[in-house]
Amino acid sequence: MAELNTRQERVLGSVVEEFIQTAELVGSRNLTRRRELGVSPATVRTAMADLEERGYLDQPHTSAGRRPTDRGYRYYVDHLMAEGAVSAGERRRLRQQIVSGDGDLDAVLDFASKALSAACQQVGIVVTPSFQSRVFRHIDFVLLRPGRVLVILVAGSGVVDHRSVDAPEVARQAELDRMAAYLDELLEGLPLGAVRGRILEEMVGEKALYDRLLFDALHLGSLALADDRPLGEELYVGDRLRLLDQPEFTDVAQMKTVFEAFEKKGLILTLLDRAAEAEPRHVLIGGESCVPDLCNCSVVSRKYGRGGRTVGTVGVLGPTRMDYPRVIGLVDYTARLIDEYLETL
Amino acid sequence: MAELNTRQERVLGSVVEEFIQTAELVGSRNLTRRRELGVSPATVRTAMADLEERGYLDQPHTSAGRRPTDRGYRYYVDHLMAEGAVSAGERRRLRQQIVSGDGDLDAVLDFASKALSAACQQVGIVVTPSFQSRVFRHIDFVLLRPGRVLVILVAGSGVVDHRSVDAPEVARQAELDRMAAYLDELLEGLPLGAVRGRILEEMVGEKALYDRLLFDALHLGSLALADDRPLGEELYVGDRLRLLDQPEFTDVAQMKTVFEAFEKKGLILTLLDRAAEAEPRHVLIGGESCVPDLCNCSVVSRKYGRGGRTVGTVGVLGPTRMDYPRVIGLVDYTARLIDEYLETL
DNA sequence: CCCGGCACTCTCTCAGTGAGAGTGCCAACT
DNA sequence: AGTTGGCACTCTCACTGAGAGAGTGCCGGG
Repeated sequence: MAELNTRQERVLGSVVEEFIQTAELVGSRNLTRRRELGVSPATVRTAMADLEERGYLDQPHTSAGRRPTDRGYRYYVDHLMAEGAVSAGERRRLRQQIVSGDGDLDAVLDFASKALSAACQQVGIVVTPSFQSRVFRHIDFVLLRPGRVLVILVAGSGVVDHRSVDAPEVARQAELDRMAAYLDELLEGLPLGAVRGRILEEMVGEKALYDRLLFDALHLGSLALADDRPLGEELYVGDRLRLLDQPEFTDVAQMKTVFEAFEKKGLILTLLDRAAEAEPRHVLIGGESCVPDLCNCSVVSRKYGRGGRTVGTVGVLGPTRMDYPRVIGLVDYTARLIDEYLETL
Repeated sequence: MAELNTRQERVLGSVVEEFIQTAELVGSRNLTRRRELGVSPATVRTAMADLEERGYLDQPHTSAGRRPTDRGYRYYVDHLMAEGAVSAGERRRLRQQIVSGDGDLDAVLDFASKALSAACQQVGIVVTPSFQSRVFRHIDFVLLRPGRVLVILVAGSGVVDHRSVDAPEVARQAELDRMAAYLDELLEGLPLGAVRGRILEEMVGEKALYDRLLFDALHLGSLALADDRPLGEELYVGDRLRLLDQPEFTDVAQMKTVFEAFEKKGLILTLLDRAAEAEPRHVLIGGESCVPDLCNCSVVSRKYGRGGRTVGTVGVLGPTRMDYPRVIGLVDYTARLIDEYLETL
């Protein structure tokens, strides 16, 4: 793909920005009227025709205005867009909403997702921390009834998850307490992803072979972590309803497919994970996600972490026609706020 | 309000049922064609005119068909409706979806809300247990960092909640463990609603005055329960998107107000609580809820419980034009399933 | 290479029309 | 007295055609 010349870039940029703002097809006359392009509509037309031929713009029907294609947005984001500065007032508001309260990580992430929804004014938003990458802190067993044990798992920064498992051989709470104490010591500080391996390793060790209690403890621990369902809340979705303010969602069917995509949390997770793999900050535009239901949506995401290690991803999902500079600025700033918060822990 | 005569009742019942099924205004000609009323359209017309005058039917504009008012639905539900039997297959399906898995109460309630959503084919659904009425089971303190403690609370049937509190005076995990053990013993089996009172009572007792650790434990316990935010998940909302299949929600604005109501969980809670106050099973029709945003919705709810004590409420929320006999049957059966499950604990 | 002008196309809106459904009323019938 | 068929009227809905508005492509002149 050859570069675009200066005029084409200016026209493309103008079309994208105009369309982002008005959500209406952009015509040559209107474009020259509203923006200082220094050329006549006719000239703009030829540029537009070129851009259309090369796949940066399209036209829903002959003699309608133009609108950007995914490729057009991509070019805009990669080459034309001015970094969107987040205003001081906005920063203050975000900071206040996100890190002001007494800070469970849970709460901070939840606030972050909601604050981003509000700040982006109209976009659904998602934040993911990866539980597996957290560090083991504490395990607790509670006997619900004979044979049934509730497992409570506390990870790094105070994130809690629980589930219950069958354990026919266990009958007394006191045993469970000792088991938990043993596991606490064994697993102290391990990343949760590695806990299961450690347990299996220990099970074949000699101590466990001779001590019935230890063996049961390990067995219970491995049961508790056996499930392939990811532990804990992995996804904080902000105010989905903001999406409804967007003109692209006046159509109920359209809206329904997107909301259904939200319902399948796994989908959103993979999307963000995939995005995060590549670079710290990633913009996924329209069909680039290869998810048909979300082909009219874009995702802006950025990793956050602590001491160089990535902990999770914060992002915004909205219609392809979103204000990229602004959203990118807000996502970046939010990620930084979470980074800061993590440092204080 | 005077009674309705037999003919009026038959006409009202037919109009309600026809409208529930088709979602279209019901005219006299169509009604006689589709149902065996044994009278001519003209006769039906006079009956309809009477019913309209007395507030059971209305007409969006002259020379349109009729549709039931809230009052019409109410009369139908109270006097005309045949109890809707739930088919054996449906029972089987519900039972399987709700109580088959390995049963945390959490999971059961979650499944129940989802299964009801699916069975009612189109209606959002809600289930509430009241955490405060549960029984204390176990408390656990985890030191997150000096001065900050994570409190984990386990109630009756394995429901877990957690929050973190400031506790400047505490510096070692071992202390916390002893505190938890003390509280476990003190609070064993108490209803959560009464726990706080018990703690305050104990604080003024003589033992606590002399034992610093006990005093701190009580203080921490009361902090953990001080918040007026209700502990734990109180509301399980099933598949909201089912509502979108209903013709009344093709309008985006309409839909948005209802979804916003869902967002304010407190609203739905009060609605169900209020309903549950009156009778075990309650039907709230349209404007009867006095919530403007939900004036086009009805709620069918039924209490569930254990050993005579009410534990929570299960219900279905949908458009006023819902199939009451069917929904009532399904809600009743689901409540019974939960009752049964509770007995097995 | 740029620009103004021109003919053409496509959508959107609006008014007008006719079909369809429903009503209310009235006079006749049982 | 209650029921019925007939009749005139009303209201919505779907369709149509005209006209405005916006936009395009192309062409010839600067």
